[in-house]
Amino acid sequence: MLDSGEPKFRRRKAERPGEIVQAAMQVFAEKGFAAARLDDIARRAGVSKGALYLYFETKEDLFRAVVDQAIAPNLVAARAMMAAHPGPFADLLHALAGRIGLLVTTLPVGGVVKMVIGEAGNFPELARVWHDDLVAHMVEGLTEAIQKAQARGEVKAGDPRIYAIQVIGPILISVIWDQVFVPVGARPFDVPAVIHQHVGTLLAGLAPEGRR
Amino acid sequence: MLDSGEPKFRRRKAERPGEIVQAAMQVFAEKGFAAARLDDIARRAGVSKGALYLYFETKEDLFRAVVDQAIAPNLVAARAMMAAHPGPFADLLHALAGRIGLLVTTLPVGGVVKMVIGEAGNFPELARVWHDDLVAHMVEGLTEAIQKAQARGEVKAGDPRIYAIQVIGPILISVIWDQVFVPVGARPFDVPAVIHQHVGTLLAGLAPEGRR
Amino acid sequence: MLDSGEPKFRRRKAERPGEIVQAAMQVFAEKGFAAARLDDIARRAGVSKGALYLYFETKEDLFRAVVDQAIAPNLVAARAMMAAHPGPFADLLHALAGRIGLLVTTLPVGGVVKMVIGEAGNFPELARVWHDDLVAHMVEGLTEAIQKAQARGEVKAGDPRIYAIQVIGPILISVIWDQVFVPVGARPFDVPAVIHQHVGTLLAGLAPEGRR
Amino acid sequence: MLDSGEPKFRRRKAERPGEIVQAAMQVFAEKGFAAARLDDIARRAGVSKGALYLYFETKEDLFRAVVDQAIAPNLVAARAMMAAHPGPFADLLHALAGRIGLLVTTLPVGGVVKMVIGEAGNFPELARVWHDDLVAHMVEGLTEAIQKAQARGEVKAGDPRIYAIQVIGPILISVIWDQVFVPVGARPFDVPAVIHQHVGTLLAGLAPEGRR
DNA sequence: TATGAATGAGTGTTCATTCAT
DNA sequence: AATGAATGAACACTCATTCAT
Repeated sequence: MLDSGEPKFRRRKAERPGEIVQAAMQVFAEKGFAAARLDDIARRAGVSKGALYLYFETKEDLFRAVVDQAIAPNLVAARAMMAAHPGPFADLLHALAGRIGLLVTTLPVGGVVKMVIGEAGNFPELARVWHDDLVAHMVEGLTEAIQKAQARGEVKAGDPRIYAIQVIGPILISVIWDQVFVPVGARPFDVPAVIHQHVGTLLAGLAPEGRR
Repeated sequence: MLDSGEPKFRRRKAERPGEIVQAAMQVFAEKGFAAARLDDIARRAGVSKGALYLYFETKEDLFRAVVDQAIAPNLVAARAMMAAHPGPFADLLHALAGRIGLLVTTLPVGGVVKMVIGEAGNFPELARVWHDDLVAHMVEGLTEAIQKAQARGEVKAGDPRIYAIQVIGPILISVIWDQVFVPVGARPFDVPAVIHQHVGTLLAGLAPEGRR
Repeated sequence: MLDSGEPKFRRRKAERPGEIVQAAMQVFAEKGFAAARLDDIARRAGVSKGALYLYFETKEDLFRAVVDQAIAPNLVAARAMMAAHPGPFADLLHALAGRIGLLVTTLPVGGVVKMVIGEAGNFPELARVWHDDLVAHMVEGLTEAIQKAQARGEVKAGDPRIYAIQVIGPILISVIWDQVFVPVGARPFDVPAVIHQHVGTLLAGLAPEGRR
Repeated sequence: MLDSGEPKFRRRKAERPGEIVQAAMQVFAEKGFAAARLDDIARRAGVSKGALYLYFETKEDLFRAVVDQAIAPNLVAARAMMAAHPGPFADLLHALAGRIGLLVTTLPVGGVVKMVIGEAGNFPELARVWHDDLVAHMVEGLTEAIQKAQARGEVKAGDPRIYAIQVIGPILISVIWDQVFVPVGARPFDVPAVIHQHVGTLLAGLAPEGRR
């Protein structure tokens, strides 16, 4: 057979792992770890099933890579958030909210969150990585910022760690909602709108008695 | 062989389905649907694998039974919540918070929530049942209550559905947190405490400008 | 609960085995041994599955009983046929044909034949019983009758055993045809008509040259 | 462990399906569909059980493939037989008999016939395929040939379809006999001899009165 | 005697993983 | 580096058989 006209873009090997992880992220986010098929991942990555094993030892290894990669870009946000923010707490919250809004609308946060929640039981180390490398940083950073704001008299008394989760909770839940219930007909939440209204409400609720 | 006194068979037709669903709930909550082994469920229920099939047609059928059963008791709470609550919104929120707190500390809500989130993609009908029979009721009931409170001037302007999710979000997230991150060493959230502080904050934040 | 009006004809235990064998014959004839379900047999016999084991040790045992019972009534015919028949061969063949025709239209011969053919490989003893107790008798009896007829000059030269199978073949095949192909739309054979025409043809074909 | 020199894998994509169908034909013919074990088939084909699923979707699918393949070569014979045969009927019958004799001694017709008869009840579609694609053609072709012979005055009056089955019956039965009863000690039939004697007898029997 | 809930070995099927090419 | 045919262990599910009632 003569050469078919098909242009053979021989992809540089360097790009392969990333493409595979991308494909795997999609499938894992859709199905969870156990229900994900390596066949699907390979097909979506445009490689053979055997090729996966050139880059990853096992399915679990690939899963780990996905989780790690999903953390990486978020780490930047976490770090940025934790950067000591001197200004008034309201400014921090607005800035933070904007950043999270951007994150959530840009990356497939929903799928990954779903995956982490669903597979935490089967992969404790995974939950650990997520917690230690990402979530704990964000919660602690926020907690500390709230503590400082309390010290400055900008936020009323109360457990700052609980305040932190009050900040994050509705946003995460609306993201999860869109993942879980919208596909079966529920009305979606406009996550940026949720963030906006939530920040407004919270700031009012967190203000000390006399300061409003 | 001496008589061990342990009969090989026990006839418990009436109790068996419940026991099996209980065991299945635990395993599904821990592992998710795909990773759950019928062997595990059977062992935990104290029956043989074959016995499962006397009561449930397939693994999926058993899964559905678990989800349905997990909804049932919550439905009462949902209905009760939606019962038109005339009094001031603050009272409703406190009552509701108490009820949810009770629920969360009594039943294995966390595991089930984890399961629903993790398997929504693979079992859309399941997500639908949860949404239609439970979640929608609660969110809508709460939304309407908030609307009425707004009409009465007790809650400031804003999207009442978003307010509703602001109410629920932190509570759910703290429950999920305890499921996902506590097993790997994270500090747990005291859910009742979260609820208490959250209600206080929210009520302050939701109050109209002049009314505080 | 009061006594329901249902008349409880407590069947005498003596009748049970027969009823079970009847039911089993139907199911085995339909499905073959391996594909037959004891559940089906029990249901069709109107007893519980456990009850089968009061009368038969195993499924195979029950199968054997079916085969034996299917042989029993046929044995009479076989014996009768073999009774030395003095008269002209044509008379024997007509008498025999009539008897076979009666048999075939009265008993579920088709199903049983199907069963024996289909399960011969899995149950050699079965094939043996059928052969030794029934088929061999009939074939040999017929063969001998033909030999005698040859000696009397009524049947031309040739292997009498082959002549025997020439007699039986078309009849059996038409019975099998009705079992196998009629259910999927084939035009049935009128077995008595087949027998009648076949006997006529054969007698003509078997006659020695000069005697026609 | 020393190197045994036997490679664990053999890549034989092209040959495999045929080898598997061959092995499956043997096992199905021996055991019937339900009693056949995929393990046996795989072992006999020299592959792993999983490999079967590279080529066939289910056990049933494999069964169908076996039946189809068993039809294929016979179809040629069927077609050939139906080719309008002008000459005297005796010639047709002799030619046909020779062809069938060849068929029967070359291919495992017996096993397949046994299988089709035994599983017809469980696989109606299968019986249909056999009937529509093979058996009906042969019976009809033969029936028509007999009709023409009757029109030419070579065959006496009578139902030609019954004559057709009279032709086929003894041959088939002797083949089945060799499958079913010979393994348990019965004296086999020499199928070609059966065919030869049968054709002779039949031609004599079918001849019109005056023509002999 | 009779039941039918319960068992557990066995079967078809799937899929992560390996390896000859 | 890449393929994909092949493997084999594991799992859902079935069903003949047992046994407490």
